[in-house]
Amino acid sequence: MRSGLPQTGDLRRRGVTAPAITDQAGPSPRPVRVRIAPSPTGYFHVGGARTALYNWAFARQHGGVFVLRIEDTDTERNKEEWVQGILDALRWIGAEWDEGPYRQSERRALYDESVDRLWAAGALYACDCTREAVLARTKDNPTPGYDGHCRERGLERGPGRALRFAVPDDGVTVVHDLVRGDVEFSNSTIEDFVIVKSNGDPLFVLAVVIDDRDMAISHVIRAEEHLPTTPKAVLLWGALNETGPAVDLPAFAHLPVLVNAKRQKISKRRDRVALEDYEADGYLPEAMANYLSLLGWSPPGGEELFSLDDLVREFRLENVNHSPAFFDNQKLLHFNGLYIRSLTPEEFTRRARAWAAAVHHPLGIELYSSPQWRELAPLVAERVATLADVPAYVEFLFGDSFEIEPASYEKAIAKDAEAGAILSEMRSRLGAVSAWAAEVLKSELEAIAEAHGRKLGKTQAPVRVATLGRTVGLPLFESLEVLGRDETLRRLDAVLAAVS
RNA sequence: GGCCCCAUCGUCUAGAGGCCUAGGACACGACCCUCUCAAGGUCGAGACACGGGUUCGAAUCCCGUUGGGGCUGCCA
Repeated sequence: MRSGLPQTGDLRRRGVTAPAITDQAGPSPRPVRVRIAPSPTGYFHVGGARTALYNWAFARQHGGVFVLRIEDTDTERNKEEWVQGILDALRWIGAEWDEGPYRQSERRALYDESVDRLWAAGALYACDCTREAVLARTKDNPTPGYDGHCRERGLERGPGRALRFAVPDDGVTVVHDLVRGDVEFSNSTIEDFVIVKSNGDPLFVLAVVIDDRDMAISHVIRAEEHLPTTPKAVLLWGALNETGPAVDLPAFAHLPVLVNAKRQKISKRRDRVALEDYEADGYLPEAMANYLSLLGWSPPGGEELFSLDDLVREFRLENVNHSPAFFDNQKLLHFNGLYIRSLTPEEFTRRARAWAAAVHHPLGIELYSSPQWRELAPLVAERVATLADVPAYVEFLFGDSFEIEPASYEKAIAKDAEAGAILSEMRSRLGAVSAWAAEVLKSELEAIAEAHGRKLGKTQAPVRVATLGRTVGLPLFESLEVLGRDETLRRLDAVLAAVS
């Protein structure tokens, strides 16, 4: 067994200096405050989890604060159950927040107040264009998007009228990105975007900017899909600074997105990527966190297995990759197996038990406190990739539910001309054996194998299938030792009766 | 279409102009170990998208092409 797998904290260093975050964040050092801002419109997925992990690690590394903010401005699509799912997922993966959860739906007054200020300063204008009308006007336009139709119409604010931000006609807005460097956007390519819906509700762009200002967010670390809307936020931020208290713009860091096998951005409805599904499928949160952290970043020492403590110590935004990463379940599975094997027998038992209880497996959780389990646990851990695999390995211990897999029976007993003889000899030898111990059982079968001129591997197959039910599984003799003499003989007899 | 981002083995990545005959991990193949299956060990196959520059020297810097992705909503 690999020693101390998840505990190893001794990643090889490569002369990494302390992160100079103040250089990028602005002229004066400011307390690190990061946030994750999920919207409760579906399951919390692995991409969100990785973003959370990086934010969390960054905050920890700098002695900062990790804020959780629920972006529920879209009242049509939000569901309360999703909020709970987000909280559970963050706790499970180990990225626990320090502040919040705040909800944008409870901060409406703040947005309204800022909108009033922007309106009074002339930064906004009212617009009553329908989407259809805009589309009709701009369909031949080389730069589609809103055409500024209402900009000079001098419409008053009111029901049925959205509020748009008047983007400067020329100039360039640059986004300083810690991962990608400076990204420039010509203002002429940015449309006059809506910040308040015609029903008066604030939109995401507005709420995000106001909240980030209000919460003194120092670093915005989020998925790359947000990069194209960032110049809008920067522009809005500037206007807010002019009409009210000046707040430093946060530093931005846009992480590469996670993609599926078709290299499309992972989506909640298209891909099965909900964090809670992985939990239910028997993945360990520490394995998941480790694997996820490796998607888009790697530690300087190159060691792939590391703990969250290591992540906190080694993580650097500057070392985050630029290109999308495919979520490879095969590798996750491998990591999960490694982590399972690194668990102490007690801890493995605790996890396996909790998992079995959580899914209401028919085996019943009392198995996990039995002496039989204690014997077999290390042998099981060596063979499983997820905790969900555990029950199948110990099913044979349950007399009630014991049954022989047809395919295994066919292969190892029905098609083996000597199977009947081997089983019968084994039955009589085991009936007479003095001590019921794995070593003894093994030597009995070895004697039979020799008599038949067969290899032990081939000779054990019929016995295995008759007593354990399948051609594959835990080591035979250890299993029989735990099964006990009575039950072993009973099963041999049952098969013998059927063969003759 | 427009804007933006990206480009090293099948996949995740190392690579900061000479340390590269391009390293590691997953997956794959072979072998060893072995009572099955695993686990573990050894070995192997496998990549710098293409074309131009810059340079004594380019996976690394610049430009272009191609390809992929994201955004383009009164969603987030």
